Amino acid sequence: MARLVSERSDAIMALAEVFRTHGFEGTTLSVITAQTKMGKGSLYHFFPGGKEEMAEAVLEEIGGWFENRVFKPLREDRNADAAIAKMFEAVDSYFRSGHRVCLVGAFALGRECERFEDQVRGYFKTWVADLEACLVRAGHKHIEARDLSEEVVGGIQGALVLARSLDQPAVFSRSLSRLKQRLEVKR
Amino acid sequence: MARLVSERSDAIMALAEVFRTHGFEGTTLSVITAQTKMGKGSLYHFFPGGKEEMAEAVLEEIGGWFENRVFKPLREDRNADAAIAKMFEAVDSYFRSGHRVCLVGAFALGRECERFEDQVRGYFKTWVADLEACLVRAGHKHIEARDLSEEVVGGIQGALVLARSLDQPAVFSRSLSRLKQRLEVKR
DNA sequence: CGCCAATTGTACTGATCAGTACATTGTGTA
DNA sequence: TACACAATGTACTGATCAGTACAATTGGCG
Repeated sequence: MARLVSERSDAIMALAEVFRTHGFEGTTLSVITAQTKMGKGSLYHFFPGGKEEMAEAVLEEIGGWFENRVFKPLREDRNADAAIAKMFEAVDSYFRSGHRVCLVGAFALGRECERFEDQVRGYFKTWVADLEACLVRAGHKHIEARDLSEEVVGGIQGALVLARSLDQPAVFSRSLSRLKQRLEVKR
Repeated sequence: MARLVSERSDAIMALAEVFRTHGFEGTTLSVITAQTKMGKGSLYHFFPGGKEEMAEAVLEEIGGWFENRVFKPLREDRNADAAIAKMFEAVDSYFRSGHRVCLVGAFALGRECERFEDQVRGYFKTWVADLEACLVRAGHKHIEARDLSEEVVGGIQGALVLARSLDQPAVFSRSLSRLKQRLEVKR
């Protein structure tokens, strides 16, 4: 049944929003059923492993999205500048210009960082490495490229923290353009 | 009794470590009693308001530490450069060169941001504002100072996320020196 | 229609949660 | 020593937790 796949992936999108809002520990089964309108029956049918499997599926979904929209372009695009521009666009749209928070970043700060170590570490490791390689292709020196990629990936995460805490999404947008500019200027 | 105050403040230090490790939702009473060696009797004696009051006390303690060691110097030190140097030193020592995470930042990304809105927002708002004012005193233009202060405070938070997720404290140290240098160069 | 498997609602389970009550212990002071 | 009160351990409470079992329902296909 094709329907199964599509409904499960719908569920993952809804679950992602719940986890983003409540964190892993804060996401109780009753919160999930309330917010996704899915009963326990459906949830455990699609995710027999329970909450843990749900979170894993969500992280996988997020990883896949970034792989397609950010990491792969950074690795494969002929035009490095275009790939970087694409990255900033994708990031801005994914985080809704600062209205949305990064689940992987939130997991990184908590105990979830151990439970989902591979996925959390993989996400950031890939991002930094692919951006670094792209910057090298764009003409940066290696050490400079490493520093810049850490600065940008970290800068994005920090901007999300700041924008959320101050309730000023504009802080995120400003940071993003600053980081963008930084990659252009430094060369 | 003077002893009361001192024991309560000891408890706050221990609690801070627990909340940093497990997050707010993940910090159950049983985790607290296990990690702090304090029984429920003591905990509810010092914090009749329960977990919420404990977290508030911890946030207050953190806020006080940063007020004394970071914010006040930024506001009051005659020598702006010295105040900024002091800030970086304090930050590096507080976050144990990237081995420790920022509880306020973690709260900012989760639902705790609403529950402890005042303390979380106050922390970041004060930090950015005081750093900005200090940068103006150091000779920066106003808009430039605002951008730089957001960049630095956000950059620190992002560096913590990155360092933690990659399990590479060195990432934090590198970021810190980069940010430090940035405040010197730009002028 | 009628069958079968996918899907879902619901009523359970035992464990654990935050918080309370209260008796017991420790300690400074008179 | 004796008293008063701070500090603490322990045994409860009802609520909620994740997860299970299973019967009822659905929807596609012959």
